[in-house]
Amino acid sequence: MDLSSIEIFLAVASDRSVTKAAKAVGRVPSNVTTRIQQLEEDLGACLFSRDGKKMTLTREGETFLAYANRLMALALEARQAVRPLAPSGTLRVGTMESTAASRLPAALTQFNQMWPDVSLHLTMGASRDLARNVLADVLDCALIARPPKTMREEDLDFDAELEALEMETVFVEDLLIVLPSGHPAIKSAADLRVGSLAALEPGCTYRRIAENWARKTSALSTSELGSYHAILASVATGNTAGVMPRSVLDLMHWPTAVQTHQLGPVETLLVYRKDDCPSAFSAFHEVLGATKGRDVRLAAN
Amino acid sequence: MDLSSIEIFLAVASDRSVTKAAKAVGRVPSNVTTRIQQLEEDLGACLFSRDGKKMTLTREGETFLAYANRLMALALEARQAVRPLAPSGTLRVGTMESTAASRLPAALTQFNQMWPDVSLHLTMGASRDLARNVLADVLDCALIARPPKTMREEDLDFDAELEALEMETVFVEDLLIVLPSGHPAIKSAADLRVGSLAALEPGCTYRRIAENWARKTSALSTSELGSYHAILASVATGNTAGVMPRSVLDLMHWPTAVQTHQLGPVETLLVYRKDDCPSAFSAFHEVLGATKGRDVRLAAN
DNA sequence: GCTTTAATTCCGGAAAAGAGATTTTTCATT
DNA sequence: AATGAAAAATCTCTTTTCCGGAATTAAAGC
Repeated sequence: MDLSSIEIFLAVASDRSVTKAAKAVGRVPSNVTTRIQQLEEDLGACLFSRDGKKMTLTREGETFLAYANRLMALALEARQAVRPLAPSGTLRVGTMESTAASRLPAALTQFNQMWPDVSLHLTMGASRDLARNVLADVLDCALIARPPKTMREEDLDFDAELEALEMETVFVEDLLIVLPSGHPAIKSAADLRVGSLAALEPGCTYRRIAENWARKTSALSTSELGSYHAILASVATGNTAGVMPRSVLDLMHWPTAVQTHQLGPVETLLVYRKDDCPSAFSAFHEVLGATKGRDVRLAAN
Repeated sequence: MDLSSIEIFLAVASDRSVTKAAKAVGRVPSNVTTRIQQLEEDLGACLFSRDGKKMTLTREGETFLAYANRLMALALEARQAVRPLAPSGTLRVGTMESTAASRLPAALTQFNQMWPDVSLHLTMGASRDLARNVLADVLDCALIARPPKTMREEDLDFDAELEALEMETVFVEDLLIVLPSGHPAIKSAADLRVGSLAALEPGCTYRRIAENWARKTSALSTSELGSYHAILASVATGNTAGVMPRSVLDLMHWPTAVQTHQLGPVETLLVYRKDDCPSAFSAFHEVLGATKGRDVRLAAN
């Protein structure tokens, strides 16, 4: 039983999918399958029940999940406790709205508890702007969405900027189109019966992915809103379709089960300059890595 | 950072020696050195200070030790929590006096907390008798001393009995001759200025090792005593030399620093029948493995 | 029923772990 | 000091394990 197995287990448990989990932990699905099987054999218990293509935790899996979280937290604490030079000073972190809402709360709480001497400056923004600010040393690091390959080829500037930075996948989001209640299911943008798309600012990668998807088959306008709450409210009026990751939608326990359409997985990257790596950043990096895949689920409980 | 590294770390920390630790965890010294170095590199901190041939924990090493113990305990608990069939019934465990005194308390406490439904029958005895009782199904398992190779060759019966059992090294004891205060240092039994050796019953492996050592150069009688406390008391009178492992001596915070002579390392084996493996035994086995190398030190704190 | 998607199985290459031999350092003894 | 024994570190070689890709199987959606 090593901690990487537990990381993999947590990813599968939270995504209920080996494919997604594999992306989240930067491995290949077959490897995830194998490691889970090894873990189950080692423990002598069945952690997941494979009904169909869903991976649901068994009774034992649920109890192990609690321990897995505690083990990861304890290992993280141990790691931080022996850190030779205690981080201090200021750390300037850029993040997308969505990540700040769904993924960061737990990590930030833990980080703040552990290193109260670091003053953490959080800046929200669109992925493009954030990446530029990291390059320009306005930010120390940022959490941004990686555009899919086809979009990167259309926007070589952004791609070049990313290449100049160190990057690492930390989350994988399911990007959704959220439809008004009562709207029929859709296969493509042509089936949309709304007047516009509701999204954040123009530099937002999610917005651009959605616009790319929409313009193939229809000519929708985009209405720009300031927050995901505003987007959902706008969807509720019945005449717009919202764009947001599933993790954000999950947070906003919306009264009725909403109709959604998947645009596919989008990776969230942690980017930082190749040269500099202050102590506070290493600590943040570590906390982020250890808490990933735990936040949304914990909040849901 | 995987749990096997932590197990190795705990062994080195408690033995303050990579050679001893290597034996305790069933590995080769070069491997232990490497794993410790890897762990230090991974944590980015120096865990041990190598002053000469001693491995002493650094400040960071001490703090990591606390976490290492908690991690092992938590991992053990996780393992037990998902055990499909909760152990119950009776488990008959045989043990040497010395092991019962120095190594078992922590393991038994933990086991009892975890599985209050198992009634644990503890039998003390000499290694030979214990091994026979396991073979005869009077005991489910036993902790016994493995005689050194030369002695095994003189006692083929015992050796054959051991071969018929499953066995596993769980501890490594430093076997000592304890001398009365004021006795000069000795190189061999010829230098002894006492009338007799104080030891336990004839079937005791430690006693036989000491007698073997003594008879090479001198003709000492053995006085048989019922407990290690009695042996130490007898040594205190000035006319006997006691035989006991260092871990036992450490427990009995003896007023004055006593003079000792090393007879060398002796492995403690957990033996059990090859065929049968009841649930309660697996649980005991697991607890024993996870708590090893932690007890004496914890008691000393 | 066919297509798509996801999980698993199988296999070859790569990386890491373990064991033994060798070297270096240290401690004890002369 | 010089010598010898013992222990840790280093090095090299072998073995094992791990990882990624291709093929396979099974389930869900149309």
